[in-house]
Amino acid sequence: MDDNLSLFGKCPVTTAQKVISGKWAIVIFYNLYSGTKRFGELQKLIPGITQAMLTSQLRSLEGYGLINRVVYPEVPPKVEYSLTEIGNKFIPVLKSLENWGSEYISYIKSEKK
Amino acid sequence: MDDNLSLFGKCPVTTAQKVISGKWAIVIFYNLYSGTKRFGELQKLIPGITQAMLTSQLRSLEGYGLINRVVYPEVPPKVEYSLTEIGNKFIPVLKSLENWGSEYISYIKSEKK
DNA sequence: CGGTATCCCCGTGGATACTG
DNA sequence: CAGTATCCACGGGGATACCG
Repeated sequence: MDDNLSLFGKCPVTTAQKVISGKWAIVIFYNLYSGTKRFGELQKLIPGITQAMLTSQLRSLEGYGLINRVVYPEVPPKVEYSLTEIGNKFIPVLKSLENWGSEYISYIKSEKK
Repeated sequence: MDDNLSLFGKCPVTTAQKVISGKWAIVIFYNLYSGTKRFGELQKLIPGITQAMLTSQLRSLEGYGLINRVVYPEVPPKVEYSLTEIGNKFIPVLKSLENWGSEYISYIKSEKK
């Protein structure tokens, strides 16, 4: 959150790695890819995450400029999250990761036979 | 190292994330991409890493089946590391990470102006 | 509903010293 | 040269409880 500045001048790959290094960052991305979601929706979509963790991870991604957080001044409160433009550009990376992951899993299975 | 098994049946993206989650895994990949390297060479190429860390990260990647470790029975010892086939297939992911990282860095710079 | 505020565990990463 | 063997600090991650 305060190391946004320390990212500058660093290797692009290292920068990218930092962003996705959070345990839940990628899962959040995946769920936000299909469209805008409310806090409660995300929590239901991501089993095992606590409120505190979801909040902090969302704040972190927001700090990186990857997601939008929109608060509707209503009672009860309503907050919506969505990917920013640069956030959307991360999707190809996710696809790439997914492709390799699939290849790797089938490779491992064939190895241990 | 012993969670190779726990990877099976998991989401491909999660699997991929685990592999690159080590602090030095990606750097090692980068340096091995350009060809086979000896232990000492890697250590020189990766400033800031200790012998102990380099050893354990290499062992981890070897355990995942991503790199080859070849020991030459000589005195003094000589050990060479290289990417395996499935290891080489990871390169596109690295490229993808790099592309996005570059986009992100220039985006941030234009933002904070 | 969508958060803070605390407290704490434990695993990753690292410093250092020794060895075949 | 290429490792082990110890020991330890730190912070990410999580459980729980309370709030506007």
